[in-house]
Amino acid sequence: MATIRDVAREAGVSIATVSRVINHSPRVSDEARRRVEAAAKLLDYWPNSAARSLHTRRHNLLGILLPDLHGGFFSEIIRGIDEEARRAHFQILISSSHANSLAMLAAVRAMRGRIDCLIAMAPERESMETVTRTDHRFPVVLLNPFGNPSGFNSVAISNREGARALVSHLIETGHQRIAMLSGPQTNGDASERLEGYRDALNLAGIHPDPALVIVGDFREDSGYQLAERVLDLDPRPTAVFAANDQMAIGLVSALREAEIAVPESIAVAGFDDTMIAGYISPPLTTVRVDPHALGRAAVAMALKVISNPNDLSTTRELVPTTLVVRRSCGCSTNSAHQVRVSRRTRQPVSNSSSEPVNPAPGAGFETASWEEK
Amino acid sequence: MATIRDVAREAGVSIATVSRVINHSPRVSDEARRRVEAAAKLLDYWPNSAARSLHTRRHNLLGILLPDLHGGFFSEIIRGIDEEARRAHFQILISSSHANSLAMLAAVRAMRGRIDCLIAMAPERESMETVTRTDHRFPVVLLNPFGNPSGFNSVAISNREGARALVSHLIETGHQRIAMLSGPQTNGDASERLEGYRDALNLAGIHPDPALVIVGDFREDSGYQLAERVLDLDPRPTAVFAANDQMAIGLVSALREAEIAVPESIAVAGFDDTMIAGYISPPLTTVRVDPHALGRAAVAMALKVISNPNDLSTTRELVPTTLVVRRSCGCSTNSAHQVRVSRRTRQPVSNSSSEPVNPAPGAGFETASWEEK
DNA sequence: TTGTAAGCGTTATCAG
DNA sequence: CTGATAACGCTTACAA
Repeated sequence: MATIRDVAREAGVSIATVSRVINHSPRVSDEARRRVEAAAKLLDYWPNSAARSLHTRRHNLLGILLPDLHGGFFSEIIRGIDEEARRAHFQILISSSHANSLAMLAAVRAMRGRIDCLIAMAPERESMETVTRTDHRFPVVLLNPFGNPSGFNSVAISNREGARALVSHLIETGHQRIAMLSGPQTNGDASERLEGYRDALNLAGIHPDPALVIVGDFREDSGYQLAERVLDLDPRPTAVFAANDQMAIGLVSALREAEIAVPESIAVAGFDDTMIAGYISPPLTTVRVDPHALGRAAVAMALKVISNPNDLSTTRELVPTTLVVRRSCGCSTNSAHQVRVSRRTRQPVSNSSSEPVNPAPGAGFETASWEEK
Repeated sequence: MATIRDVAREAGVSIATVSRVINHSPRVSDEARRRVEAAAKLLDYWPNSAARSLHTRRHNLLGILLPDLHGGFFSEIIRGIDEEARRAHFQILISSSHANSLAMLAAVRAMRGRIDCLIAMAPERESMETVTRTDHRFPVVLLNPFGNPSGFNSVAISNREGARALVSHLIETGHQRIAMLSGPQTNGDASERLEGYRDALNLAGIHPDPALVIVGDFREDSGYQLAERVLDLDPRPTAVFAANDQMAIGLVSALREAEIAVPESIAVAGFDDTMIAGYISPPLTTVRVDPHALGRAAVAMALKVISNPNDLSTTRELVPTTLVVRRSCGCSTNSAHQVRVSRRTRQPVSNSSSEPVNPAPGAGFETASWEEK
């Protein structure tokens, strides 16, 4: 456990000189540099990051706050984050699956003094409000946040555009009566996908029938259970758009058990293009989201924010989605695997100073403010 | 950005008292405690973790070193790690996908002064040697290491036992001539699974025929390509054990294209029980490894090491595997979904002080010792 | 029970 | 180009 003092003594120089060598300062004689390097090797000296960060206030560390770590989606986000971070010699500090916003806040607190920027995924309204409170401790980039929060940098999936493209495809291939298996409306992705569904219908001059929207909970079992309600619709829809692949898969298996042919009797489509989507039978038409790109984009934005600390403008970036046509929608153009790609957009949003981030007076006082345990 | 001094001033006490309140010292008057708490809330004070760890040398942070973040396996390991870590109020610092051992070493260096223990996955021989060098900077727990390194705490998959159980099952259901699609022999999992395969044959009195072992690279395409070599074997094997599910899946699709019925003409089994294994057709018989449990076990061990800093003995723990029988092996007992579970074992191994960890003299000198960029 | 002061291991500002 | 030395924000003897 050699420290900088040990190295200085060994090299016969002052600690300042050792520090300069370590930090590649040009103001060091070759002779001194040589001796410091030799001493550092001899003692196998590793600088102490905590001491260094304490003084420089730089950490080369990105804090990542996720609701959960489950499933391929999250693992791909993390991989994207890690990949992009490493290119800039940053490491990542992950904290996930917090039972409530107090636990979440405690996790963020523990990051104080260690991270340069926080990347927070807050798909629900409640978690958004929690993240809001962390403001001003370090910069924040939101990952796929609930709603369209102004005053924050964010990176999100183009849910609405993806859903619109998918449903438009269904309409173009002849479907008029299209049901939607929606996700929970407290979830941002779910509500945006529902909007996209409505957009497509409106664009085609079809009046969205509220009876055709059935609310599920994003899980496979939910899709399975709700098949009954889909079949009870009168007249029966010719296609169902599930807000994610898991529900679509549950729906397909329920339909198979009921001996209703997919796609001949009812076409089915999902969203996400999970690993399994291409393996089930029939292979699922869906919208590919690229969680890896999402992670990378978030880090790219975080790095930009870090390097421009006095630029207070905020940006919202949308990561494009891709329509993936497979057999479950029953269209004839199966050769065209990827039909449409939504454009990558980048739009400036309002400056954070123009609007109070947390309007509730004294909101920061509701929980102990420095408490850790 | 209030510091402890601001809180002290606001509360009209010394910084020592503030520190005592924060750290729940009992030696504080109720009155002082009250005022400090009020001041902390008012100023929204968050302690600086770097400053704190610099002094206490505790960080509540686990360093995680992984070769890759790809796939469900790694994501489940991380989830297990995160879950168990959070129970103890630890966060995790992840670094993965290092192109070479220099990059790996740099990543570990950056953790100096920030983590309490390193959990390192080093499935290849080269990465093991790198990890070896980090010793004495902080305690290390190896995750599924190559070989059976003495002098290190480790948690591993019971590959050999799992493979043995699977192949024994194949033998019990009538197969005598069983080929193996092995993984790369530089990989610890691959070689252990091969050992298990040999064990089962020997136990049944079948002499292992080297010609029946075909070496692949763990990827799906490899299984697909090597189908040809399997079919060229004379006499043709009645069953093939692939060292992981991906190769098994590739093999199955090649066999389907060659119109060879699975399991009727050739039975196939894999290893890992990945997500897809149950979804392909026929559903794949395989060995379930529980990466989530692996992650949790590693953290549990790390926490134990941290809390007993002067206990230098080391432990090797094996996380059990489960035989999962599905249709692809063609046995009749499909009702018995999970047939056999290997026992969880825990064995003491030699003490680290008895054997030099890094025998190469001056090995630490081959790379710059404190260099970061 | 409280305060003073000495570090923890760095970086960075000065003089020299 | 180099060396003292004062921070950085906190914890913890030691004294009071």
